[in-house]
Amino acid sequence: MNHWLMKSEPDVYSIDDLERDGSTSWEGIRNYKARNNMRAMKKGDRVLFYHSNASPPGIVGIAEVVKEAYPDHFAFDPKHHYFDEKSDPEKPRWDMVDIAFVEKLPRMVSLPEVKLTPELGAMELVTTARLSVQAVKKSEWDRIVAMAAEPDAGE
DNA sequence: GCCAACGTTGGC
DNA sequence: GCCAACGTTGGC
Repeated sequence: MNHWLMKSEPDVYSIDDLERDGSTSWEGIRNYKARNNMRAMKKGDRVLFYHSNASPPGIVGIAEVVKEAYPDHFAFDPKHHYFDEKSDPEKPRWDMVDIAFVEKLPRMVSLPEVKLTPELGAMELVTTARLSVQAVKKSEWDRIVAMAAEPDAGE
């Protein structure tokens, strides 16, 4: 099983929205690296749910891949926000996956806290700007989950 | 194929 | 709201 991290702006779609909905499709990814990561996802893979553009931003929950990559049909609809004329229904350029709610973490592991943790310094969350779907190492995953089970060291 | 212009992400 | 980072587009 592989591990991932997906960013979402809580004003647009939060972990609470996912909990309410149970599962959702992850459309609108328009970055090749992020798309390729989604294409590598397997059913059952686990996903850290990250709130971006929040104060503070951070990891708030866990989701699970329930449907592997399939064409992002929103790219075909000229009236849709996610329309991309370069994505041909015969040869789709963009894919999406479906994820399901697993749990909320006992507390948020904030980005500042991640940055202060040496073992997490190599995460793309820290090293790579503007990548909304990224791979997470098992050791990083375990560390983050363990941190969420304990009080914030910074408080 | 280079690179300037432009658009978006996302931290702060 | 600002702006750095950086991916994409398009002129040449």
